[in-house]
Order: sequence, then C-alpha cells, then structure tokens
Amino acid sequence: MNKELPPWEKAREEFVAQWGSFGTQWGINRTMAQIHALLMTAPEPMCTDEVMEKLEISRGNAHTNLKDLVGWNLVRIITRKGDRKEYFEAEKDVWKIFITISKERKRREIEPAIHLLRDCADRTKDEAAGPGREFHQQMKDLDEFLSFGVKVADTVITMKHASALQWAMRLLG
Amino acid sequence: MNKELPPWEKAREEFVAQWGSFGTQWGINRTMAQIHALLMTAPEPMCTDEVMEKLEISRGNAHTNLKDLVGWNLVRIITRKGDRKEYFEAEKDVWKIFITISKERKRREIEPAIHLLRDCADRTKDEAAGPGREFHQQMKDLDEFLSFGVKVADTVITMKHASALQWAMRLLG
DNA sequence: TCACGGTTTCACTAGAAACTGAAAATACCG
DNA sequence: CGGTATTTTCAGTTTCTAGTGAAACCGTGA
Repeated sequence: MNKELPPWEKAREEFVAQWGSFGTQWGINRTMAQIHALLMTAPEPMCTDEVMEKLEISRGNAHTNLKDLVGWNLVRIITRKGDRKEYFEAEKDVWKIFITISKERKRREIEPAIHLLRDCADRTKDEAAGPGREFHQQMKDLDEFLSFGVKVADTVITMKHASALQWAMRLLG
Repeated sequence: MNKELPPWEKAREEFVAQWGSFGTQWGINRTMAQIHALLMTAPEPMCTDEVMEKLEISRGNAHTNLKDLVGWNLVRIITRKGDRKEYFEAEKDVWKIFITISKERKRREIEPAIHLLRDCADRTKDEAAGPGREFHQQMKDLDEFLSFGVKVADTVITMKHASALQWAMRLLG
C-alpha cells in the first residue's frame, strides 16, 4: 500500500513521523506536531478526513489538534464556495512560522514567568542582607534577563526577514 | 509549620512551586524544575535528604532528577572533607544558565532536527517540478533557517555577557 | 420543518511518564 | 575483612495525558 507512493511522499511520511517525536521533546504533543508537519508539506489545503486518513487517527483527535493549531495561528481555515467542509492550510514561510511561535511562547510562557519573578522580588525587597537579600537579587536577575530577552524578541518580531538576516550577519561577520 | 518560616522563604516556596508548573509547560518535568528552582535559590549547597524534605518527594525521585540536572550541567556536585554525603549546587549566574541550556537544547533538539531535514531534502533533490519540488524546497528552507539559527547561537554562546548585552543594545538602540 | 453533511463535545480508555519504597550496590572506615 | 553511611537501581503503583468513538450539535437547502 505504501509501494505506490511517489518517492517524495515517502520522504514526507518520514518527515511527519519524526517531526512528531521531536514535538514531544518540546512540550508539544505528537499528533499536533505531526499535523503541523503534514500541513506544512501539503500541496493543497486538507480537510479533517484527509488528515485522519493520512495519520490514522480519530476524528476527535484530528479535530482538537487542528483547532489548537489554528489557536496558535500556525494554521488557517479555508472554505470553498459550494463546499461545506473546512480545509486547513499551514503557513509555509519559515520566518513567519518563527515569528508566530515566538509571539505565542512569549505570551504563554515567558510573560507569566516574569510576573512570578516580579512578585517574588517585590515581596522581598526589604530584605537588607543575608539569604533573603540574595534571594531578592536572584529574582531580580532572572526578571531582568527575561525582560531583556522579551525586548529583543519584540524587536526581532517586528522586523522583516531580510533586515533580521542582515542584522544577524553582522554578528557572524 | 509554615508560620515559622522567614518571609523570604515563603516567597521562595511560591517560586519553587510555580517554577515547577512552568517546567511542565516546557518539556521539563515538574520535579526537575522544582529542584532546579530550589537549588538556584539555596544559600548553601543541599544534600539529597534536604531536597527530599523540602519538596516532600521520595529518595528515588530526588536522586534521579538531581542526577539529570547534573547531566544538563545546571547543577554540580560538591563534596566536603570529612563528610561522605554529596551536596548539590546550582549555577546561579543567569547568563551562564542561559548558555548552558542553549547548548544542551541545540545538541539534543535542534541538531537532530537538522539531520532529519537534510535527509529529507537529499532524498528529493532530483524532483524537477510539482509537489515533490515544493517539498524539497520546504525541507531546504527549514534546514537553512535552523542552521543559521545554530550559527547565531554558537556565536552568542561564546560571548561574554557584557559583549552580548552591548550587541543586543545596539539592536534596540 | 426535516434530513443531511459536517463540526464539536465528552465520557471513557489505553498508554506513557512520573513517583515510590525498598532492596541492592558501592564507598569508606576502623 | 565486617559494619555503616550513602548512592543507585528498579519493580510496582499512581497519576496524567492523549486518543477514541459515538452522541449531540449546528447550519443549510429542499
């Protein structure tokens, strides 16, 4: 059944499967990563049933993860006139993907962490010396570092790919 | 029992607990993140039993995660003369922590991904047109992007904190 | 209004990951 | 050598997450 696949599709299946495992290493679940890989390499937008079939997963699973990907702004819904089905299409531009993921991670992961650090720093700002003071300083250091990172990210995020590239090249130069 | 804790220790407990949850959002398991937070804010190196007690976890759990952290180079083992126990101490310098984590993630996550992409690109390099060609290009694009990222990371990794800061400031400037 | 194609939800289950506790291994000391 | 303090391993258990499949829920057109 796999024999009939054109060679590039074989490579694609490899890619999808492996991308799934990589996903799990990050916090991302296997199916979500696989669907993303699948759509990134899809010549045309795909519907839920096609995804189900390709990955041999249930409708519920396909549905939830497709919608999650839409929530991450990595996939958009396409509708066709005279067709009630929804089709899904992934962003393929690598730079845009990078921007999108950075934004989301910043919002979901970094910013909450910064809040925690500020809170802990605040609660110990009157510590004059000793372990308490050191703790306070550590919280401030972490906060400062992450906040600075966010600033850099914000700058990069608003850059065009070309400008970012140019900027980075200067560093490597 | 918590009443007797100095205020900074209360903040610390909050920090440790929360850092644990953040950990899970990344691929990191709760306990490992908590131990890391605990050690980062420890005035002195701690031994296994202290960690067990503070976090109310089993010896096995404490042991495995401490050793994992050592494996990540985020924690080092300290021994004291006349004392058979091992003590654990976390790197506290934020920049160094960042460097260490970047290195490890690069090695464990990015480089394997690059290999996969190269392999998939290679296997489809003869596709002349159509979907096969597009797939090939997508693999190449992803590879190029990640490889470039690695180069940038390698440069940053070898920089002193001050130089990196200066460099980043110019961007924000 | 009903029937149909499609989407969404959700109670349940399978499997993975984390954790425990105790036994086994190791290191050190007289 | 014992004997003791500590580390390491691991079988068994718990906990959590991902995934299933079917029922409920739309929206549309006849």
